[in-house]
Amino acid sequence: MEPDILELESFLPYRLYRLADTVSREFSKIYKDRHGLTRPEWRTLSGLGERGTMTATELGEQSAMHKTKVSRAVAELERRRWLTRTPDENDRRVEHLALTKAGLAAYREMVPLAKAFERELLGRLGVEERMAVVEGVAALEKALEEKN
Amino acid sequence: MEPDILELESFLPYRLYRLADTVSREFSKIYKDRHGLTRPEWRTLSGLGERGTMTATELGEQSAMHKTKVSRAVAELERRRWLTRTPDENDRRVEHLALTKAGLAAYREMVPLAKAFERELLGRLGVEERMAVVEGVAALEKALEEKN
DNA sequence: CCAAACTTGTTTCATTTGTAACCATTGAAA
DNA sequence: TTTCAATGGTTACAAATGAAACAAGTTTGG
Repeated sequence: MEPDILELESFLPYRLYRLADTVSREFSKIYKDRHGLTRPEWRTLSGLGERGTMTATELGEQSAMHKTKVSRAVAELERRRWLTRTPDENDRRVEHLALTKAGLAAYREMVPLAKAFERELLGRLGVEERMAVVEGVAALEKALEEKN
Repeated sequence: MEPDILELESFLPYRLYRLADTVSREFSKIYKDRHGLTRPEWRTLSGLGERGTMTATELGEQSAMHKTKVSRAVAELERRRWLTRTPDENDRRVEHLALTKAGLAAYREMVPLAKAFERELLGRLGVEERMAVVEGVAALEKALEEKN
């Protein structure tokens, strides 16, 4: 291997990105085909389904989305009547977001599909490999938190 | 853990995406600050630097980019006079792309920075962790190729 | 108190992206 | 041949994104 050449195919940032892109594209079919959701919308649905109630800021933190993405996803889900906003009593800048019945129903429908997707993906791996994936991802996450 | 709840923070597609996004964002500073390149432009530069000469289609395959991204990236690098197109003798639809002196210079400047970035990132991990990352990424790549 | 600084969330604007239509050319079939 | 499908690459259009400005509200420090 020449010292002044970069092998893109082996370069970790590229490989990670391609991996995530492929997986994400594949998975997005599920919520796109099913309900025409975008990724931010799916994450918002998922976050609220999991936690019950959150503010937009909390949502952004939990699901690693920029606040403009959150804002737009929330607006769209509200338009669909999948979530409602409740003004905070003490701080009138803040709104508490929660899923409606319809939103919850969509969430409940999605959860098994998401889990099945993940299971199927990991199911293609051997035990060792699966462990490596889990460990490797966790290690990188830790390394990135620490740095920043 | 409730059976009908999805923990986004542990969901592999989400974790992968966030990981790749963070790493890619961090790395992109290097080529963005340095030369104002976009990711497709960087990949094009990198691909041609590595292989010497490629067609647009080959570039797309090597660097996992949609052909419109390739087309636009190539156009921009050409505008900068970082690459040239040479029509194929036998097939007039095809153009062979290659870096100019200036393009090669930029590439040569970027390579050590890219390598240093990767080294630094992996350097934050222990030996075991590093192995898990490499193994895990490879395993997922294999699993995804096979499927599709 | 009150002004300045900060926070929450939205909007505007420019850029990036993806899909689909497209043009030109080639290859294959009739 | 002539026609028709396939391929390489570009372009047009709509949607998604990010940065920065913004409005409204809250906190802090004098």
